Amino acid sequence: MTTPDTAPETAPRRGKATRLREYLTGLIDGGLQPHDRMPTERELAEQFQTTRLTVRRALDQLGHEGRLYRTQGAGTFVSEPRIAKSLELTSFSDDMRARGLKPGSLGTTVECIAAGAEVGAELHISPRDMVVHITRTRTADGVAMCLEHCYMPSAVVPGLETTSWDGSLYEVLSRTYGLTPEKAEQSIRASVLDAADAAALSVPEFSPAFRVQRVTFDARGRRLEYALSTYRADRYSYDMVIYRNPGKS
Amino acid sequence: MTTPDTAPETAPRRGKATRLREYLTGLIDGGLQPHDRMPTERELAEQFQTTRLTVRRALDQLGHEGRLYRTQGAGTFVSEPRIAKSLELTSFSDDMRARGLKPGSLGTTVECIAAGAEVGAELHISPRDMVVHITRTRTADGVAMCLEHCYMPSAVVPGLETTSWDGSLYEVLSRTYGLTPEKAEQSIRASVLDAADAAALSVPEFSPAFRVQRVTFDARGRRLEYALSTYRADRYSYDMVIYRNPGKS
DNA sequence: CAGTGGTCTAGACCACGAG
DNA sequence: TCGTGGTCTAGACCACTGT
Repeated sequence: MTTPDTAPETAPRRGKATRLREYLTGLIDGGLQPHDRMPTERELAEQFQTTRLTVRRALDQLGHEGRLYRTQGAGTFVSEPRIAKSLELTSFSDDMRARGLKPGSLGTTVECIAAGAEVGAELHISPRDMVVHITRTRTADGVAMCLEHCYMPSAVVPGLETTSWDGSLYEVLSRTYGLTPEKAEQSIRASVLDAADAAALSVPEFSPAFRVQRVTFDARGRRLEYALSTYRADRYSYDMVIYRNPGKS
Repeated sequence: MTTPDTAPETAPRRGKATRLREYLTGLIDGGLQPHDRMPTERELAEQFQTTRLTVRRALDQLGHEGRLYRTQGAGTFVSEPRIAKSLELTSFSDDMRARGLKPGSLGTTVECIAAGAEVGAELHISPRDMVVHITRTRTADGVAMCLEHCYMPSAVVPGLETTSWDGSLYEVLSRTYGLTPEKAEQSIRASVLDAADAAALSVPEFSPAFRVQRVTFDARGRRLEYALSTYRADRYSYDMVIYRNPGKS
């Protein structure tokens, strides 16, 4: 009699806060205009048979994503959709789909090599340990957008080099290996393209570009991936919402 | 007997969560090593005569800043300090000081002009409304790092164009006008420098650069500032910690 | 002034990790 | 099994906004 209820819980989702957030995103996406008032916290708590604390957790998350803002004494309001969301960890595929573009890959190569000094240091493994090295040209609606080098410890993804997959690498990680990227440390630099990279991206030599270096971790802090990506800057920008740190020190 | 204690509360700060966070940052900065275990939530709650919920709010913030991480069933641990913190809203001055550099400005100009189409649209005012336009070359240890154009509605900062100030514009906003930037929407693009900008930054023409466009808001959602900044890319990178969005849609 | 969000209390049960 | 963090309940009072 731990979870009797009336029905077999069509989908025994995580928590009430999650369901509440999904309901609220539905409200925002469906019909509500920017600066419209959302229901009050107390109303939502009553409607969903829960407490204000739980409602606040859902609203906090949406606030962090920039979907709504709150003003003490006045209420909770829908944000302008000018900048969709704050910077978050997504796959290239999801990122492109979110922008309404069809993601793809060209010229994928997969090899198993020794990590070497740089990759080994970033992945916290020995330079002699083996890694799977994947290179791809990522495309959006068939247009080359990004050149990607990705390194993953062979010990973490055994046999990946002999697996065939289409689309998102993250989906393979999740389905085949039960690995879920949760966090990444990322460094973005501005640069210009050399002749080879420019040709691969079909833009003139010396065009501006983003160089993105990223180490991806799972929930337990294991290093899953070290990735170096080069984005053509004429088609890419980083849009984000940032907040003042309350610990102003 | 509401706050008896022993001393007159040197500074009657905001909330317990804030004091707790300050205590915890002290713990982390003072002696604790990466991956060391922090006290448990229940211990902290008892030590500080508060509840787990309050402790969790403090820990949540530090988690978001990448200072610590938590593993269910195991405990709370100090993060590796590899990347100091997530992207946050700071002034150029604070940013440079955090990197151990001495911030400064060169060739500051201040004028009062009509907003015009672009600036008016970004600040949500009429193109005919007046704005204060400030241009500066920002320096770190005397080296030019960034060219900055900043526009603020005259109605928000009356008389700013006749005020003399040194150092941080944000400090003037806070002290003279009681305005505190709380949030910003920021777009970062990669570009190359034209001859004039390159000369101002003492780098070769066509050097890579970041173009940063930013609208700053206060806690009540008022638009305070529209800023366009150009950073030399050889001296600047954006380092951040990003997380997977729990609402994976 | 009434109503809003901001903070906090004092418990409870669950899910997960490690011994 | 035990202790950890993750989630939730059912209240309370405060700070601020708008009327």
